[in-house]
Amino acid sequence: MENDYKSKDKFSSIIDAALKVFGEKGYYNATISEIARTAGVSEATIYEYFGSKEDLLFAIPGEITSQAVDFLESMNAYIKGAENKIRAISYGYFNLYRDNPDYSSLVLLDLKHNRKFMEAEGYKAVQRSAGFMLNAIQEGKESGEFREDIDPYLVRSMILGTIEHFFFRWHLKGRKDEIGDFIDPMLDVIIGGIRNELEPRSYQINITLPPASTA
Amino acid sequence: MENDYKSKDKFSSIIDAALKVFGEKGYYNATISEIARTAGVSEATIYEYFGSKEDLLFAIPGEITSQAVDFLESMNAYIKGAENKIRAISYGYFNLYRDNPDYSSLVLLDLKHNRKFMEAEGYKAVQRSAGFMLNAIQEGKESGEFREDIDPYLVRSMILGTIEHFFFRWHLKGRKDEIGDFIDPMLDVIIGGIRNELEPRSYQINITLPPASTA
Amino acid sequence: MENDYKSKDKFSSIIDAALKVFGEKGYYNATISEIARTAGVSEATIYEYFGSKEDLLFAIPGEITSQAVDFLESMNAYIKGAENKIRAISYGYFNLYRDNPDYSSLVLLDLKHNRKFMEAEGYKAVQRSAGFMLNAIQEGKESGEFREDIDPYLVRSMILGTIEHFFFRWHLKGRKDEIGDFIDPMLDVIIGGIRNELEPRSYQINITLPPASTA
Amino acid sequence: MENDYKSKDKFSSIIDAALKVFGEKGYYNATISEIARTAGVSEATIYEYFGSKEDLLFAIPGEITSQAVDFLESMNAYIKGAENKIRAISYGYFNLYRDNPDYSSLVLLDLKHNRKFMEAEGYKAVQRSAGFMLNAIQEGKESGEFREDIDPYLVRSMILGTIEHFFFRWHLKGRKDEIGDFIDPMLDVIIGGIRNELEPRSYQINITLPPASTA
DNA sequence: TATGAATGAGATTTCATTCAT
DNA sequence: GATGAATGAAATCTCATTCAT
Repeated sequence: MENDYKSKDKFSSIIDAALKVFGEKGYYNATISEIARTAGVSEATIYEYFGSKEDLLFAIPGEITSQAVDFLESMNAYIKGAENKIRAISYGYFNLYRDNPDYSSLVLLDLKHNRKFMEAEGYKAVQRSAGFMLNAIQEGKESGEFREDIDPYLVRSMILGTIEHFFFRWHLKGRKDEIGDFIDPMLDVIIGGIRNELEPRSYQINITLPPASTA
Repeated sequence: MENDYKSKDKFSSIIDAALKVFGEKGYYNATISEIARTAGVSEATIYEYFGSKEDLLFAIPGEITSQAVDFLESMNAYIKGAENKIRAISYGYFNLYRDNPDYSSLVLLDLKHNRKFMEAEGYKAVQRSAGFMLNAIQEGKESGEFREDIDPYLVRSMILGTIEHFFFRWHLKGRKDEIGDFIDPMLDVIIGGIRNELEPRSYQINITLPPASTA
Repeated sequence: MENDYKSKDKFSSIIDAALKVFGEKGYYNATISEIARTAGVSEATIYEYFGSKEDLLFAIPGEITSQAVDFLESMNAYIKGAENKIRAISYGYFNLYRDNPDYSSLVLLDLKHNRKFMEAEGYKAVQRSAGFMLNAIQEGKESGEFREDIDPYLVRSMILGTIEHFFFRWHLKGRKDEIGDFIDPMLDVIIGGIRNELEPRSYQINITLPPASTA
Repeated sequence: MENDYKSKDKFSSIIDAALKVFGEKGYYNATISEIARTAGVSEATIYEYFGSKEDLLFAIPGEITSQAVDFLESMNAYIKGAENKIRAISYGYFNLYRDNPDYSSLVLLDLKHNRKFMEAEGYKAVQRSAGFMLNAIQEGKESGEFREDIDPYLVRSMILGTIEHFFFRWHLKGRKDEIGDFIDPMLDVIIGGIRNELEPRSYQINITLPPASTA
């Protein structure tokens, strides 16, 4: 039990240190040596736990992403309506990226560019979360909330692309300012652009007729 | 003059080679040695023209981007209407990225992640093009095409983020398939979401009133 | 007693595993880790029994060689004639090397090149067996089977050198084919080259003289 | 021309240094660092000339062996008689090994154990020289100098095995004493063992009959 | 201007070995 | 006695960069 704890601890220390160092310097400018120093272990110990520098990189998102995705999944059941689900998932990404800046830096600046990552285990969690988003959009089409002619993949790409773009800039500018909440206005635009207007529209028109003129 | 020409030639060879090699392998996995081989010059010659590997990287987008942006600018004057301008600029990006895959790989996968690039000369062209987009959106607000309450920065980020997202995936998947034209549907959604519906709509409704009853 | 037995067992497992791994990969390419895995013990346990990797290497031939040499010694008493003894000892080497390929690989490719091995315990058995060979040759000189002028050290070196050379090649070629029996033809040549031809020949000639003529 | 000289010089320095260091410490205990120091170049320079430590190892015998084999070949034409050729080639090996102890250490203790070396370029020279020996033995069979029933491969293995055995021991014992000339006595034994005795023998028998006794 | 040649400075990775439990 | 866990110490190899010619 103690051993288990200790192991967990060291494993986690390394992951945490790697997240920090990779997040700050980027994969290529980070060194195992610095990660080891940050984790308080020897370089050799890192290789006891991870086969290579790349393995270590790929091992990071597994836990964090999985946790976040699990949460999203559990939440998903309680939310009614495609639009609400999309908002929830979007905020899931937003909060995850904002509250774990090293993580988002890592994912956006290093992992996403790595072809091999797409074959790695940790990528599955990313895919799962992307799947939720797709399902929500699809659900909206089926329920009639969204127009029939929209492409769910396009919409998802727009949402994710926008989120990534904002965090991208945030990281490049040194994460100095708090990142503003762009999620709601973004979704207002996108959902406004895909909402099925036929029915609702009739309800929203108020016409005040001018008094009939009498001759 | 001959020297100038010759120099220009060598300079261009290096830039071209660097674009190709960086684009294919990424900045960190590219070597000066391979660039030199590709350019048909010696490694030392590269250092005659560029101070460092990073300088070489930053020097690449300058020409290509500038050219593209110049074209956009010249075109801009002939296009009427914010929406049309946005479409034109978006297609400018799209075509540039699609027709120059090494360039887009470089920009999206390497340059965009480099803080120092934001201080480099080549970044200015990128900024100029982004400025056009912003102006067009702003113009749409002023003309009443777009709603008053929308944030032009948000809209621009959505457009650019979506474009980048698509090309991102294209590169990661090995540029195998042709990249589909997502620009029109994307703008349909976004512009649909920001269009000022008040005025136009009133023109499209035809109401036939029942004859007024007289009492 | 149980402990002793258990210990003996573990000791042997390690020796066996080391013989296998060293024999297959060579000393330098073998790792303690693989030996431990093969032996079914932990790496640390190996260090309970042997002080270092080199100690382990040197410990291996002791038992095998000793056994083989004991057998040779016991047999030696029953064989009459230098030539027969030489043949018997040569076949002893041949069978030992052929039937224990990992052992012969180890001895020929690793141990024989190690200066320190000459100071190690296991080397003594090797020396003992080489001593038998020398004695047999010497015996042949003394008995008049072999010429007076031959150098027993030379002859021994020729026999051992040839045997080693053949097994060497066998190992380098991957032990694919069965190793042919070169011992008899080799000894035919060598013994043919050192046999004392003077006396024996006179015994073997039968001359039938013509009847003596009387004057 | 100067460049050529300089290059040749550096290339040779490295080969020489590698020969020395590998010869003294063995391949695995030698370090690139020490070879670089010995050669008076940087470690990186070694990698400019040779792709890897193993490449460097394999590059060594090429020159030395080739030279020696060329000499043997040119000499071969002038020597008459199989026996003389065998003696000449054997002395070729002997002198080469004795006069270049680092080289013979390298060949006998490192290269000969390396399976990959058998596929390397430098191995060809070794094979060529072994071919000469085989041819000479074959020639002796055809000319009737040697018996019909002997196996040339066996004889070659005996000669080479003996030579290697002697040098082996010499190296293991620290090359302290001069290595004695064992070639002539060795060949006396071997050639004595394979020489075609039929004709000559009849000439050598002298029988002195005792005076006939009269009864 | 152009470059062949050289290298400084590190980075990743491996493994024999140790030691607390 | 047995071992899981940790690491010190190196070793090979890479590459951007420099400089004499």
